Formats: sequence, structure tokens, C-alpha cells
Amino acid sequence: MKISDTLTNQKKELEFSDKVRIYLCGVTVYDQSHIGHARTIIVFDTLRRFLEANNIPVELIQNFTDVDDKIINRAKEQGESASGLSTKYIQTYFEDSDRLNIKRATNYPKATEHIKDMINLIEELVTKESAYVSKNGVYFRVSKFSEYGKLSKKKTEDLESGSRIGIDESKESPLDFALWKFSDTQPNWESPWGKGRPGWHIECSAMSIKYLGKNFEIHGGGRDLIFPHHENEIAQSESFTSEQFAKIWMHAGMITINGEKMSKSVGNVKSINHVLESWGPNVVRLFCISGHYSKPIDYTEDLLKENLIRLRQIETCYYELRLADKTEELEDISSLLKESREKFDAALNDDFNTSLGLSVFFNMVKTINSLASDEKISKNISEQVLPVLEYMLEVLGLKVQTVSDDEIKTIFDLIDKREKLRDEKKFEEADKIRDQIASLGISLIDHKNKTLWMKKEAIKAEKQ
RNA sequence: GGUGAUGUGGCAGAGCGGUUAUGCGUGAGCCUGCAAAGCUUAUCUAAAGGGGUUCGACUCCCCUCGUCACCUCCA
Repeated sequence: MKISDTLTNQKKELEFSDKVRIYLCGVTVYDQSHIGHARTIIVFDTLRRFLEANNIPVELIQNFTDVDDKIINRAKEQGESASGLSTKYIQTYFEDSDRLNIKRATNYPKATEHIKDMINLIEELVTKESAYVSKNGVYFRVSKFSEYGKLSKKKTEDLESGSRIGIDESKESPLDFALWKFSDTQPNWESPWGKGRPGWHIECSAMSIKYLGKNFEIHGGGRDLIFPHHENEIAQSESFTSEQFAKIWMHAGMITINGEKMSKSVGNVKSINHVLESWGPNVVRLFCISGHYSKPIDYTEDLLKENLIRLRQIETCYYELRLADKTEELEDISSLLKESREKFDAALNDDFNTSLGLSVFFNMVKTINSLASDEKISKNISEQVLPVLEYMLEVLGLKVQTVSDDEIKTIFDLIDKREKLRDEKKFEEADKIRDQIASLGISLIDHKNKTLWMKKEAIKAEKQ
């Protein structure tokens, strides 16, 4: 598999020995997560699913930044403790994540539980003179790391001349960034240099090295983290280990809202919860992988709607296959399946091109639906197609609604009843039964000679 | 200003030096008692502009113009 590496700006072969280790920068838990977070998480979850579905073990670590000025300020505003606030938002994070059908990461380390690891790292950096103590805290000495700027392709001279306001006189250089900030107020921790709390960047260095080792396969996050966060992580980590840090830097593009950047000041932030409420998890997942992961996606009603229509096609396809009962053989689809599977995998193997992968997927779905429309889906065909379809659904993290055996029995009974009434031309009564079936969340599809049913995901936005 | 990316049909969005991307939309139709869903078919004769390389460029090179992101916390 090849992945575009931000550092070298090239597609790089994903090499690994026993497993693929991924560190994904998570969220700062001071508010609800938004659709932009969702995209990044979905991209990496889908990547992980793809690898695992192909029997490649994955260790995915995603952190929570639970100590930060934003958390502290927000907590103060709300008259709550910082830890209370972050705990609350970690909980809502997991609720969102579960609804989005995100597989749980191997571990979700929290910054506050790794203070000791960070202090150890900082101590070593101070010893190596890559860091120094000033009156406000401990700072990383950027001048000591000659490769600074290699990820974001920035030159330190440019950065210095471009650096804005608020020059901290206690720093040797405006580029130096905080590893440890002194503070007498809670939350704070003891350190060899005095009470305080860690800087943002150091936590990811400490936790990624702790859980994944000095150099691991993929470090991921949103594009906006390239500078300064990931640049600084590289500086800290490589100064600490004297080795190459992550082998591949993989960055997900931003989501804009109707062409505008999502921001608090514009007031156009869409929370995951809000979007899920209207569109449900499958549509959101389809939407988030509809374009290449590295490019921006614009959030519009039309795009969501388009993905809803595509979801309906998937549902139809699934139920046509599930309920196939014909025994005679009418079509040979083995080559279609082979080709679909191969092209699907090839697309994802080439820089995780989900857009292309989806087109292969929908090609297959359309072909099946087309056969189904001609009532040409036999049991045998269904048995061949279902594993391929289910493989793709699993990779894409899509979940078609299913029904219990009891419900199935009820449904078939009701359909039989309706059929009899229809034969007798008692359409009003037949429609009543259809309504009754609909109340179970089941839609009917009348083919020429048989009535198919399916459970469609209820999507609020569809009704408007 | 610096850095990076990008500019494809009404919209979304891929690949590729020479073959229909795909999907949505739109038009017509099929199926049905009706509906919904689905399907069929047609449709727009896409490549920011200007040079160049080539037998041939949307695809490679150069220039111009435009858009976006980052350069401060940010997924």
C-alpha cells in the first residue's frame, strides 16, 4: 500500500514488520466534536478497517488533550473543574464515535495521565541542551534542531520575520515553544523546574513514543496540525531519540461549510451530534470519504442528499441479495466480483483513494440492482456476492439495518396477507397493511412477480 | 509577503500521454391498482488562459490568471 507522506511529499510504500502502528492526534476536549473531527476520525478508521480486513494487524493510538488553557478557561466560565469538563466531553466524544461506527482505538491515552513521561522527555531535552529553562517555563530551543521546518516546508528565517505580536522576552527566540509552563494554579503538577503544566506538543511526543516506539509507521491528523503541532513534535521527538520519528505523515483535508471555513466566529460549526441527528451515520461516513482524504470537502445539503441516495441503493442491493430465493441460474457474475474486489483494493492501496474505491463499489451495487430489477438474482448469485459486498461494507464502516428472525416472520406474514388482498383487488385494506409494515420501519418493493421488503435507515433530513 | 496545494461537464469527483470514469441532477421510459424504491435510456459534445514537448495532451514542461489552506489556538 502506498500513502502520500507530507514530509517527503511523495507516495511512500507502507512498510511494516508485524503490524501497522498509527498515532492519530485526537481532540482537545473542551467542547463537542464537530464534523471536521469526524472526517479525520472516519478517514483513519476506514484505513484501519481496510488493513485489518486484509489481515494486517493495526495498533491505533489516539490521544485526548485534557489539559489546556482552553479547557481551563471554559471550565472557569462554567464554574466547573477542568477535569470535570474534559471528562464530560470525552464521554460525548465516545458517544459520537460509537454512533459513527468507529472501531475503538487500541488505546486513548490522556495527557493528564502521562505527565511523568513528558517530564522525563523534557529532562532529556534539557540535558541535551535542546531545551532551556526560562522564567515562564521550559522551552524548546529551535535553533538546536537544524531540520526544523522540514515538515511544513518553512524556513526558520521566514518564520522569525513573520512572527507576530506578543514576543516573550524570556525566550531566546520567538520560534521557541513551551514544553512546560509554570503555573501556581490548578491544574498543575510538580516538576524538577517548578509547578506547572505541559505544553501541547510534548504530550503527543511522549505518548506516541511510549505506546508505539521511537519510529512507527503512520502519524496522522488534520492538515491544520502540520504547523506548528507536528513540526514541533518532530523537533522534540527526533532531538530526544536521535532517530527518525514517524515513517509516514498522513494528513486529512479540512471540511468547509458552504465554501467557508468552519469557525466559531462565523458561527457555522456543525457538531457531529447535530449532523448525525439529521443524516445518520452511514450518510455521514459516505460523505466524509466521498473525496480524496487529503483534499478539502465542502459541506452542503446537496452533497449529503446525494450520499443519502447512494445509501438507498446499497440498502436495496443488500436486501435483494439477502432475500434471494430463485434457484435457477441466469447470470454468471464471477468475473464482475473478481474485478470489483481487485479494483476496490487497488484503489485503496494507491494512496487510499476512497473516491475511486467507492465508484467501484457502486458499480457493483448498480449491476446487482439492475439484475434484481429483472428478477435475476438467484440464491447462488447471492451467496457469491454477499461476501464481497459485506467485505466492502465492513471496510467502509457502513451498517445496513437488519431485522430479527421474529420480525422477519411477522413481515412475511403481513406480506402474504397483503398479497391476498391485492389479488382480491381490496387495495384499501392492502394499503393499510402496507402502512402497518411501514410502521415497523420496513419498506416494500413490488417487483413483477414478487414483493421484496427492506429495512431502511430512518433519515430525518429526508422527510423535509 | 512566505510556504503548500489546487483549477475537469449544471453539481460532486477520479484515473490516464491515444479507449465511456463514476455518481448526483435533468429529459424520456419501464415496472405498479396506487405509491415508494429500483431499473432502462438519453443528455450536457468537460478540461482557467497562453505557449511548448509529442505522431498525439485533460494527462508532461514553462508562463499568466484564479481559488484555497497554513504561517496564532485549531481535526
